[in-house]
Amino acid sequence: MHRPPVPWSSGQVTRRPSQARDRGIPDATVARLPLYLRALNGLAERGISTVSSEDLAVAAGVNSAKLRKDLSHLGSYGTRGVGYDVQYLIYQISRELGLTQDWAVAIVGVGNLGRALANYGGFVSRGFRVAALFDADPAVVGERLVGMAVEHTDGLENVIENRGVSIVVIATPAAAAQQVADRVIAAGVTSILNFAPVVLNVPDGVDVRKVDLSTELQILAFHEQRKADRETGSSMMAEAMDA
Amino acid sequence: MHRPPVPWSSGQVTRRPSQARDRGIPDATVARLPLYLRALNGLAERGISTVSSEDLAVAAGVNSAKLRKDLSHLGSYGTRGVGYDVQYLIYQISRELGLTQDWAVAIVGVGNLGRALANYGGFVSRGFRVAALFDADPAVVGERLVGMAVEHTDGLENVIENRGVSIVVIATPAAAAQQVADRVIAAGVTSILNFAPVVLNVPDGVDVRKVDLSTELQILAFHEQRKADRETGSSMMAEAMDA
DNA sequence: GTTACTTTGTGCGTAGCTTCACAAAGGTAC
DNA sequence: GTACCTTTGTGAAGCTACGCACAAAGTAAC
Repeated sequence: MHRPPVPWSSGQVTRRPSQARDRGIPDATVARLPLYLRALNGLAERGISTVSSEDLAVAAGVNSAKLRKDLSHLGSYGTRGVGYDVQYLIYQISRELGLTQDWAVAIVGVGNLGRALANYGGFVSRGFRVAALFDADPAVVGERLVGMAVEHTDGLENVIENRGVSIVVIATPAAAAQQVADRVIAAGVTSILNFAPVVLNVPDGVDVRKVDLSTELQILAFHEQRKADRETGSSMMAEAMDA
Repeated sequence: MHRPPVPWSSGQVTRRPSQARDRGIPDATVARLPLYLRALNGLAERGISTVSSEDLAVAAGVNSAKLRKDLSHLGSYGTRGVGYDVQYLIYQISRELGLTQDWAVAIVGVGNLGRALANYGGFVSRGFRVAALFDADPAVVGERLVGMAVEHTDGLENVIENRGVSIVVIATPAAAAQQVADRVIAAGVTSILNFAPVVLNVPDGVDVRKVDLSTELQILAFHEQRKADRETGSSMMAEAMDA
């Protein structure tokens, strides 16, 4: 079953509705830019220097008209009759996404998930740098991970300020997530990636994106059930027609 | 900054566009049902037996009109002047999502992320059961995790069939993901939750949802950059007006 | 039974996203 | 320079989703 990417499904951003979009680039487009960037990097690795919207769209798994409209929001970077220069487009999308500068990321909660995140290579690859690891458990504090000692959450505010952390990843148990969010926001952080299964309450001006495993599974279960229902339904109809 | 949940951001589902929706329930609604379910469970734990759309909407972080419209797609389960019965609504949403039956889930790839997923309690809580763990690395095969031995991916097809696995979680490196997807689909699986940073190519009838850490970070970086730009812009304007 | 109050369910206007289809623009060959 | 080919960028139409605002429907009090 193929469906167009659905922007608000699992990774969600909340925003004051009045403030419609960012620099005129629709949210739906922004959400797809990372996808294009990854596809372009794949092409670049294979030594391809130019790509048509059609080919890039296939690589990214989207409709080519949508791709062209998305890219047109960044500017007119294609050449008619030819396509897009891969390297140039990589640069333009990176710049638009803010990946030409380094973002210091802190991970709060070094359980199984926090460890996985810290070790995730592609995550630190370009544009992002793990600048701090925090945990509330004294047994974990001091442990070294990706060349960095886990620090106690007591020092959260200080470290965030001193190391210029601008994005915080919350990988704590659900019960601790809101408190962590409150503290990092008070320390000046305005971008949070939340893995804890809770709805975070944050003031205007703070972006929260949520990644939620059980939500994803439940959505899959819904569709799976529907497929099963449909089959049962069809066979019942077949039987009815037999009778 | 608050914005309405954006369906296609990170957790994405692809579907054949022609087949518009499932049983008349819009995708956007389906994506929010797990959210409502979690909020309702929280209320139930606190002993609350009845809730108004307004209160539930606050708990779930959505607009109350949207909540009512979402619930109206399931049926007329509220009582005017009173609200919704918490337990009854939990049951109805669970049923709609297919959580009244148990789904056997297999996790492929027992690296850091796979371990985190296997250990994630809420994940297995209701409706889902980890039925198998696979890895291609002989050093990992045989290791016990959540009371279950990691098996070699050689046995993928057999195990999936024998244990009735219907949902597969792919937590392998990017390079292996497509191959794993091909094999489990050939074995009859039609629901995949993909954590590998690649666009999976799947036939019609197969649902893929994607969770992508770097995509989420990049979207946050975009907004973070915009906030920074805006501040610079304002101060520049202030200076210009001073001059 | 009647009145007043509360809360659901939904019609409707609006906004945003997607897709089609094509004109405009650049490249190539001669 | 001209004719032809390819591919972009976008106007316009259709579709989906959101949120207001209100009628319908239930409760509660007397």
